[in-house]
Amino acid sequence: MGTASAGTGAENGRACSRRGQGAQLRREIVAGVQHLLAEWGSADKLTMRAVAAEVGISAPSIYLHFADKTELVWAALADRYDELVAQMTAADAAVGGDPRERLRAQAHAYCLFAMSNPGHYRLMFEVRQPTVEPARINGHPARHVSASFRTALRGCQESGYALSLPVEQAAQTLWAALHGTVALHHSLYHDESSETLTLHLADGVVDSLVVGTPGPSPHFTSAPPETEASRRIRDLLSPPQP
Amino acid sequence: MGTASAGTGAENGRACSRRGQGAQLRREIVAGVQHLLAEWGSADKLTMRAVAAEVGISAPSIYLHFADKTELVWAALADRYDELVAQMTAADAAVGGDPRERLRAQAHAYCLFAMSNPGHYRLMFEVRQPTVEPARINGHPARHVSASFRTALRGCQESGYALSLPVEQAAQTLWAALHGTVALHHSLYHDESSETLTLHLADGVVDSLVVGTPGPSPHFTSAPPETEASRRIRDLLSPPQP
DNA sequence: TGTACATCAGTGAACGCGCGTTCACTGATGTAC
DNA sequence: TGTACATCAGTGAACGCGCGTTCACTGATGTAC
Repeated sequence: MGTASAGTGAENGRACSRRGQGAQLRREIVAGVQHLLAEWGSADKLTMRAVAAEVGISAPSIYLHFADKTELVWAALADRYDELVAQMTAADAAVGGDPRERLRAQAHAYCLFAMSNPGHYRLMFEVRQPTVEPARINGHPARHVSASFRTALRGCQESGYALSLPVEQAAQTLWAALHGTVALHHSLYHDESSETLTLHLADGVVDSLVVGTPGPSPHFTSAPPETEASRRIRDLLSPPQP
Repeated sequence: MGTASAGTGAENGRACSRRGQGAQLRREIVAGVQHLLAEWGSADKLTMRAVAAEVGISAPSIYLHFADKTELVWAALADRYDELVAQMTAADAAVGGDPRERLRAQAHAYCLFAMSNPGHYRLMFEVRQPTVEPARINGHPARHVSASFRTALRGCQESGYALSLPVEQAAQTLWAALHGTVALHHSLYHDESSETLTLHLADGVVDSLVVGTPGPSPHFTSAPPETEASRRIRDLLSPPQP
């Protein structure tokens, strides 16, 4: 640390906010993260300095509102889960009528969200161990997504469609398959046509799970054993608790 | 750079190899990468210094054998694709008989490879744009994997099983779904039981694609339009050229 | 109504770390004469 | 058989960079008396 010449207050960047208005900048910082993720489609270059530059403040200012980078990212992600579920619900309602078509609409909405927001999606679902603590996995908001699929699958059953798997397994398989489909899309350079191809694959998943006539009995009928890790997975895949 | 006190030859590390034996160290370096990937299950901490420490040499020595880090990683990955296909083929042969059971064995082998070698698997299939140049995507060895699935699916057809999707689409869906299943496994802490759950999900994918009786016609029958990006995806998914 | 003072909301500089890579060097090995 | 020399296969030190985060600081705002 030098002898003098320290900070000069809000000399270059934004002017200091009014007394109780610190929360305003907090919102702007979160919006900055959203914007960078949307623009870059990746979290690779999402640094504290980049966020600060995007918002037009200095990097240390972020720490006035967030304890560390993890907390900042989590704040930016939190409402995206709700947004995804909202888009799926809206797509379902917009189609109406035939429940298989509604499930298909939900699957499309899921894929479209993932393809339109690759940066967000990867952070939301490609959970790496060091990033997400167990506490956050336990009540992971992704549960609402699988709950939406499960409900739609039940709707298909009630309308006379047959599922090629038991509904629980079908919901898990559907989600995993869509995740894989989308991951394939993310791994390659992409344009409109690869989006079409991805939706085509998603259709295939739906078509192979929901059939017009009762299918043959599935290979496994017994549930796998319940342990700590399977409970964690189930926690991610099962409906949110009341 | 200082005035003197430069290197002291092979003072601490290994002794210099004999005149024509430099290639021996090259092999040891690649083996070191393999070992670190296997031990850590991740490429996050795979640094040049870590590799050097693993092999017992200094970091600059790696550059005598590899131009840069990308080339080193690629050298370590190259033969793993063959290994994966070999394990799938072996599993298929070991089961024999019923072609759906053989396809299931291949799917299990795929998942087991991914779960046993998470570090390798992620580098092999979670292709990030900056890592893999187009030249390497074009002849991507992953094609052999999807080729193996496609052949097995054809075998099911020829034995009287019905596919719930056209064979091309079924192969792509199968791979994408297994990839998603495995990604789910990788995203969480895992133990033996989550391995069981993953294989259970893989069974579900196979069961919903290969049915005992002819299923209903799929939703889409026309192929999606062919463009640059879809060609790239197809290149990754289609059988290797003769 | 004025003034000392606490607090809030920001700042530039820098720390300490790890990374891929480059540099000038060393010492053993083999070869030409 | 001896010796000068080119080459091979390694080394420690350091460069330059970017990162998350900490530090001492500034200046405006509001408040107590």
